[in-house]
Amino acid sequence: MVFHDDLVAKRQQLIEKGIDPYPYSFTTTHTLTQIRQQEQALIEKDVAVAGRLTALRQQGKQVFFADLEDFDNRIQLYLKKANFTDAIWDAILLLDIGDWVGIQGKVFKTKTGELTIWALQLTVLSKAVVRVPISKEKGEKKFYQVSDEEMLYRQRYLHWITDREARQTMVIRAKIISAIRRFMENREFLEVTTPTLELIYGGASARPFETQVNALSNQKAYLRISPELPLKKFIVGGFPKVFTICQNFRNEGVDRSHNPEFTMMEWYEAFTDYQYQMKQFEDLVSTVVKEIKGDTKFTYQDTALDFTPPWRRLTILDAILEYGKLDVNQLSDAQLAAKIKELDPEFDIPDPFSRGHAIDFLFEHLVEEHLVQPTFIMDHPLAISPLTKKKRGNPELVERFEPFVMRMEIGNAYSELTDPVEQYERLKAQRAYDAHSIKQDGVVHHPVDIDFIRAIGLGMPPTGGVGLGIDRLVILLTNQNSIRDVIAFPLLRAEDETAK
RNA sequence: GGGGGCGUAGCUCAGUCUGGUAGAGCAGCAGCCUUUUAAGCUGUUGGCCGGAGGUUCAAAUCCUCUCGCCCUCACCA
Repeated sequence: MVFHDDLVAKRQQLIEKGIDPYPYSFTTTHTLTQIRQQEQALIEKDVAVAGRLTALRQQGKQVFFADLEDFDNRIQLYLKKANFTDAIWDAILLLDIGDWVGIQGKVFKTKTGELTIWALQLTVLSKAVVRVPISKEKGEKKFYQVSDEEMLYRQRYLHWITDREARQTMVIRAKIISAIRRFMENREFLEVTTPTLELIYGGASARPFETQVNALSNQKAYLRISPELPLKKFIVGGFPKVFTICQNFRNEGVDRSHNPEFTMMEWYEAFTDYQYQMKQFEDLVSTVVKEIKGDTKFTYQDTALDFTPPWRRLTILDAILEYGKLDVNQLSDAQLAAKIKELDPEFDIPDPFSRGHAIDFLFEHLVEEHLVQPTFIMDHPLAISPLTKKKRGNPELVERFEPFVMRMEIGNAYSELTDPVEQYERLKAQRAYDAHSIKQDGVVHHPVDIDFIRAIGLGMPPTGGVGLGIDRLVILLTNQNSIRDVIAFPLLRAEDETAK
């Protein structure tokens, strides 16, 4: 059992002494941060505070010093037997690190100058029956801090209890999302909700999670891999500026920058193209960075990043030329295939050969690792971008950009394809290319969504559409290593309880 | 899926190379200490050493399999 016998026994003893270890409410007058901020005014004043005990230092039979921690601060308590009834003092003797208590008392300073609350009343707010592994700390140094990463991910609540910084990561995450909303609302975008459960998935190239709807004769359904197609239906329906912040689900690899479920923001704006949106993207992100960091420059893990607009703009072909020293336009299909084999002998080159996919391959292998500062990679090959308008003046490319920071793709955007006839052909072409992957894993990656084709058939105005990976932005702004650090409850393999 | 690392008490770790039957600090428990703050001092309870099998007189330690986590490569066109 996960409970600790001695703690369960203490809970029972509290109950037997007439003390409710799990009461209904407690009224506080201040947070601990407020007490520190208003220190001068509060000395010798009565306050009521609540928090979790993080240290207990008994001093003889009559006195305890304790540390109390609330959401973002910690303060010392002074507990003296003479101030309490025997029943409460008995309860105090049954307290452990990790228990929640409410304190009414006076603010004072000890002779060593430590701001302290002299407790005159103590209310047990919650008796923990699982031992809480709170670390000790001296200044910045921490001792015995939980370091088992598996435990910190599986039991995130434990991570938050034991590490104020882990709590702060969630606060910053919330502030980022809030700043994004504010920016979009200031520009008169309408926040809309799109379905998580869909009968046809689309808008990205990814394998979906499958489920079924019992009430609809076990109709097969999928979890959204992207909100793109429903958002475009909003545009068709006459909403000129829409955005959504939602979970996407992709049944693919899990690693430091991929969780099966992740948070995406997408927006669509009628009458604009990708050039307009590139500017809007750097405006949005630099505004958010400035709001969170106080500046458009900050350091991520020893790397100084500068988000000040304008960001570098580089076409995908120029990027391959610059970092890979390859001029794709001067190379034949055979030469490209040879180059791919050279970079990855295992790679299964599709037949028929696709220059578009070859360019994508070369970009990933030669360029991505160099994209540290915020950079827009633009003008991708048509073959890998079925939802995008052809580039004006070059029908083999499309009007698309992907912003990169710290080698991570943090977004994706297009001049959206609005010609319904061409859209239908392009989706069918993509599906034909998928025959290649169907052979490999038996999954049809891209069913053609006829409803979507019909929607844009009703007339879709020119539209710029943009996606932004929220989790990856949070990784950068919270200086974390992994997407697991910024997703509250990342997906892990089921624990085998019988093995424990 | 490949390669590497890790898994020992509630927590942090030692012990593994060179098998000899499990240790420390903190927490807990019993005391001492009426302003301490990683409080201190004395004593003390905790562990089927992730799981299963094997080798051996003897396995935390060596071997095989297996579960989980981390890193990395691949996959994710």
